[in-house]
Amino acid sequence: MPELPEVETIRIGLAGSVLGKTISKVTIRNRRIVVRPQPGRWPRALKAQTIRQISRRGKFLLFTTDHFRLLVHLGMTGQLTYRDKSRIDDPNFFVHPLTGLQKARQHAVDKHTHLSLYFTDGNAMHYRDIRQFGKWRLYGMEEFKQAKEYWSLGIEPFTSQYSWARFLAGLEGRKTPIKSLLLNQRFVAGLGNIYVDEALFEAGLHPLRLCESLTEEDKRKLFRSIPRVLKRGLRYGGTSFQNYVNARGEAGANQERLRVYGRSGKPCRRCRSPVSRIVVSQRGSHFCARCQPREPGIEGAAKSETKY
DNA sequence: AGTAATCCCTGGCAGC
DNA sequence: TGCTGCCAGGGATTAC
Repeated sequence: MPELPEVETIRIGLAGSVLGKTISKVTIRNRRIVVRPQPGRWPRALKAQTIRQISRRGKFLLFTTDHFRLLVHLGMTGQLTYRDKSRIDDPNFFVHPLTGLQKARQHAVDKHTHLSLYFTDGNAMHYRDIRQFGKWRLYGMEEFKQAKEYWSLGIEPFTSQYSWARFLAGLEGRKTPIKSLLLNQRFVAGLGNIYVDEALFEAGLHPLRLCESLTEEDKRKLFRSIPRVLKRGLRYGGTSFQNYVNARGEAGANQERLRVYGRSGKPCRRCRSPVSRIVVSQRGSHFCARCQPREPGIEGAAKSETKY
């Protein structure tokens, strides 16, 4: 579940290691990951290409080489790490002290390492993705103008695109629950399940509140809470709930600071009443029924077994 | 066009 | 201990 803060943390890490490096070889081990063009065309296209720029838009990473644009989406469990030949590999997988789940760190190619870029200096960048929901796309400079998955993204937080006027315009006429809209990348780019739940908590909004029911003040609170929770995630190096690691294979620390996500049954950090969990848009949704009432002004009592 | 459901995939985990 | 079935979820696709 790499979302904006995690992808940005990876981007910063990679910018410090692969920028300016020249590709000597591309190895695709799992064709499922590659959307376009056909896997067979990648090695010849990228050979001798130098990575000139690494940017991010929403949850996409965009590598610009001399003649190509490489668009990478990490999906649910994608890990993009730099492998420094002078750094000693971790012989054992790191086990997170909180969750007990396995993390990556620097290690050799394994059965989940689906794609690798090798550089002329002997170092490499590996793509590891357990659930294989990630997607890699390679475009020529002109072709990239047709990359609709990129150009259809909504407003980008932390840029001038993220304005009150455009935020309001995105909410206009929507009848869906606010959580569903926030998960839609065509509205605000880069939010995923974790930061949506956190932003809704900060704004005091129940995830099932319909967009059309939001007051001006509700919208204003939400508009402010989104960059706040994203910034906090970025400051703490991202949220490592399951598989996220940065470009060096290290876990983030934001999971310790989450207000509601993954805390169902635990006391709300604001009012101490237990955090609730329901399903909205097929996503586990965590909220405080007291701090985030379903009906404005009424203390909510959402049914935990209700499916939406 | 907007909205909702389905599917992809693996590993952790509860239950037996 | 080993098996089974459920769950996690981003987004493309499909259905309505």
